[in-house]
Amino acid sequence: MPKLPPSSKSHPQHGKHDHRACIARAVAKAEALCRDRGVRLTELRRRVLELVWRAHEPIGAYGVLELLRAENSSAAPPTVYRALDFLVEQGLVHRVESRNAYIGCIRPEKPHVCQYLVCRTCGTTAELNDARLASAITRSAAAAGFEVGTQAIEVVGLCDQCRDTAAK
Amino acid sequence: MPKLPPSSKSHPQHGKHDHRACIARAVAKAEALCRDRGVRLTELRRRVLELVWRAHEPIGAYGVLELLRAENSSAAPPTVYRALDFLVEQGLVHRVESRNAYIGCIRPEKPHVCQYLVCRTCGTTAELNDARLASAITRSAAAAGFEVGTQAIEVVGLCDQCRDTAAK
DNA sequence: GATGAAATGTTATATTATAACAACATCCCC
DNA sequence: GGGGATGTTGTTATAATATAACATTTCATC
Repeated sequence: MPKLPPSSKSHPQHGKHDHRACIARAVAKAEALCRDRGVRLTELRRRVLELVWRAHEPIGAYGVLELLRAENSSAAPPTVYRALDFLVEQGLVHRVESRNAYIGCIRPEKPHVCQYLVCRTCGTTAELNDARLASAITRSAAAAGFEVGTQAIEVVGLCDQCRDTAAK
Repeated sequence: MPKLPPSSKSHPQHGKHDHRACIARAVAKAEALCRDRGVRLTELRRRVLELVWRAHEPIGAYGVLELLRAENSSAAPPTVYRALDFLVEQGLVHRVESRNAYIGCIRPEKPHVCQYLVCRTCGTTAELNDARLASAITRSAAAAGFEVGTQAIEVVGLCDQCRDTAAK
């Protein structure tokens, strides 16, 4: 498993955008969703969600822990893992298995399959929204007797930039 | 991440089949491929490949290590990881990221995308071969500037049997 | 047989994740 | 508001997964 290099560029696929607004929107959505569902978006959970969004590319549990500690709290690993587990359960965050990391979900309102392309060299993560891909997955899964909930698939490959570099 | 329970049923998707022949075939293919490619399928690597196939469902590196040690050798983790890395590089084995485990590839001859459905409850892994899914992935990836090599995607869900159990 | 490259052995340690239990908070019922 | 059930967080310890670093051996080739 390749190491995630220290994140130099953030959120490469989306170019410039108002990142603060982006985080705020995600948190607002989360608050509304949790209220509707009768689950508690506690202070800690909200903070962890913000930190994941702030990274804006896959961030590991221990990365979140570091950020938390920088802020103030004397959090320990279970604290972070529990918060992340909650966020994943609620579909607010996806776990990127191939990087042992987490990323905010841009569309947490209902169960769906998120699609990520992860560069095996630089860790850049692009989110796809290919309806045909989604339906192919659902169809295939159903045919095999599987039920897919809010889940993420990851395709590891080589991004544009790393391919160019490698080609030199 | 759910724990992989001790494997009670093996290879649930294929029912009965001649497992020994199945392993032998995989090893024979691997030998031919490695010869063609001018890479060395050493005794250790061949043995690890066999062990992965013998498990016939995702097996962790430390699981392989245990089997190796049971056989004879005083192998250490790096030994196993290196062998697995080699096998993954050659496309003979896929890493199932969501389980930190490895499974033999049934079609190592050329680069492709393997598709796995992994049950989040019991760890059962079904291999798909949906051409439409494969082409949707390739197309989507290309549109995003990604190049996909021999890679595996995983869709985590709930298998038939576990859904029935949960429904009770 | 000497040599360089590749593979493996060996020891130590890094990274990721969870178990187990204590303490505290919140909610609901009365 | 007390009191108990439930859920959340704190805390300590440890399990599970993975790799770094360097020594040694093996192998193909000359």
